[in-house]
Amino acid sequence: MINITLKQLRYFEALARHGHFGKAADACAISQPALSMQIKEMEEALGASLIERGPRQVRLTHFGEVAVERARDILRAAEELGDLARASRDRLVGRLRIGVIPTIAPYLLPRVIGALSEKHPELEIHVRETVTPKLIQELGEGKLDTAIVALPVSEGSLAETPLFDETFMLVRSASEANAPMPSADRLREMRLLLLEEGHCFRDQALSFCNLPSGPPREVLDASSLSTLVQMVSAGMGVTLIPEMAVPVETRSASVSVCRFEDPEPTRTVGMVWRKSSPLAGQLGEIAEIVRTCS
Amino acid sequence: MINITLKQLRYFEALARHGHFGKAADACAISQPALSMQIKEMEEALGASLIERGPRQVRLTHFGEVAVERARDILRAAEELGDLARASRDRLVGRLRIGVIPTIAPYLLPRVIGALSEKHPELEIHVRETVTPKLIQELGEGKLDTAIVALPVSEGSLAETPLFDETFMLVRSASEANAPMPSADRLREMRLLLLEEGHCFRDQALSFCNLPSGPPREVLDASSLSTLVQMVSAGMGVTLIPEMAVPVETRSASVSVCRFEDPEPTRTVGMVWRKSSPLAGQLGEIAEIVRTCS
DNA sequence: CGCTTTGATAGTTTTTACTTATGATAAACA
DNA sequence: TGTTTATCATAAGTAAAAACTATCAAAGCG
Repeated sequence: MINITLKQLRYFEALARHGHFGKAADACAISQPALSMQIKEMEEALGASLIERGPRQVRLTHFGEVAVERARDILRAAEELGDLARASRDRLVGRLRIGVIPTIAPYLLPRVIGALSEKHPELEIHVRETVTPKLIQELGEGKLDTAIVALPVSEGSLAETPLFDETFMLVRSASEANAPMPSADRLREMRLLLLEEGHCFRDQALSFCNLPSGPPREVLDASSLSTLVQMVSAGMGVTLIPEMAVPVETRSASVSVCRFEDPEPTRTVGMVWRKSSPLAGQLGEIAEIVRTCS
Repeated sequence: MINITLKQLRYFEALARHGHFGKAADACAISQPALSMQIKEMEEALGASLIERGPRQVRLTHFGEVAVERARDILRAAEELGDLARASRDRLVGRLRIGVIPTIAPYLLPRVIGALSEKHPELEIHVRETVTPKLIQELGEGKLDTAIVALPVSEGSLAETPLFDETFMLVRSASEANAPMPSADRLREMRLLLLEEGHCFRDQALSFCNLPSGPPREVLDASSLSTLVQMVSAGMGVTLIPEMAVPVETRSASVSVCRFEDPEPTRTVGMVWRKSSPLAGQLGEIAEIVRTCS
């Protein structure tokens, strides 16, 4: 293994450029003997002479000429590494892998991605949409940088910050539009359509109705809010959806949407990331961007 | 200017490869704390974190992943510089710029170049053919690595080694083939054809005849031995040529060649180079090759 | 809970790199 | 031809960097 140093390459490059030990040493802000010695050590390390020490002149050997080009390449590459580092700390650069739960993704992401890529044009955004436990796991494995989920997550290794609260709305068939608002308790007796097992939103809805979560009940479980609304529209029952989903999901369905009375059911949506993540600082900024567009 | 070291790059690369401080340190044959510290210093120098120090695991940051590739590039380039150095010292590599005087070049070079490129196939040979003073000047300016000229040169800064002695032969018209050999003194009264001013061989011939060198005499001056012989063949006079030139130059000319009586006129041909040349060692070897094929 | 693994920290020693002072040599000059 | 000047090498001492050993702290695991 060759044992030269970048410092030696720098000195050598300066020497090649100035053709003069003293001037090169000045340029490197060191004394002339220091430069002489480093050059000599470099020659020893390489086992070949770089310069021809003629009286009154410093001339590169043939190998020296080849070497100085190589040296410049290497120094340039090192500088570029520095540039890269600077770029990576000044702004978010490269890849941001963000996970989002399915009951938020379709409604929030379009705006978030727009805002993010406007602010950080060089940021390459990868989105993963799946249920909270999977997101948390992938976060832990380093496959994701951050995730947007319902809080709390309560993982010691993860940091979390709230983004916004969202209310759950009741969706029932259009014919019931003017019926009185059922209480949480009355909901239990209605045919409540829910998302399939695994979605946190299912548990949150059940919890609001004081129903135990767990094995599927006698109702049909859907895999998306969109499906749920279509099922309601077909008169199969009622359901809850987050407020944010209302504009998108009820646009083309003959359903009525109404707000619960106080206390309204809500959940807090937030962002989580590994406390140890080096992006920690910048993720706070990203959370802020998400907040402003939600 | 970025202030990292190749050592740090090596350590970092090992860390990235092993994903483990202890193992990486072993691989680098240093202690674990030493590696930890160098990595930390590298991160400080770059102003960006390279690894995410999670408990129980070492994971590269996004920047770290980019950086390790860069690091590998840089390390590879440094190794290549070492390879290059090794190649350049084990054998003659690259360019050998050799100067030869015109009265030797055509007769010696074919064999020398053949032998040289057989022994050092990667050697790129450049030949410069001109008169001694020009060769010496270009040698001093570093435009040539070595030159083959008539000794002595007596330049303090140049090393010289004899290659061989060569005898001068008399060339006269074929009709004089059986005439008695003229003495050096008699030559003065004959029509002696010579090379033009500047060729050392001209001076050597004049010196043999005890004639002053200097301004052209009433004779025609030729620019090559070949021309001289053709002039002799045309009956314009006599001339001297080096023994080595005889086979080539008299093959297709109706002239007679004869050897002088003792003391025969001779000159010593040798090789010269800058004492300070880093090729000095190898030039001795080259001189040896030239000797064996002359 | 203790035990083990793993990386960070502290204190010390060794090595490396730099500085100033001086020497040597050849070119430049008178 | 001696003297000066320019230029790089060498030497000796000092400052800085990098290494080691020992120890600590935190996290995973039985």
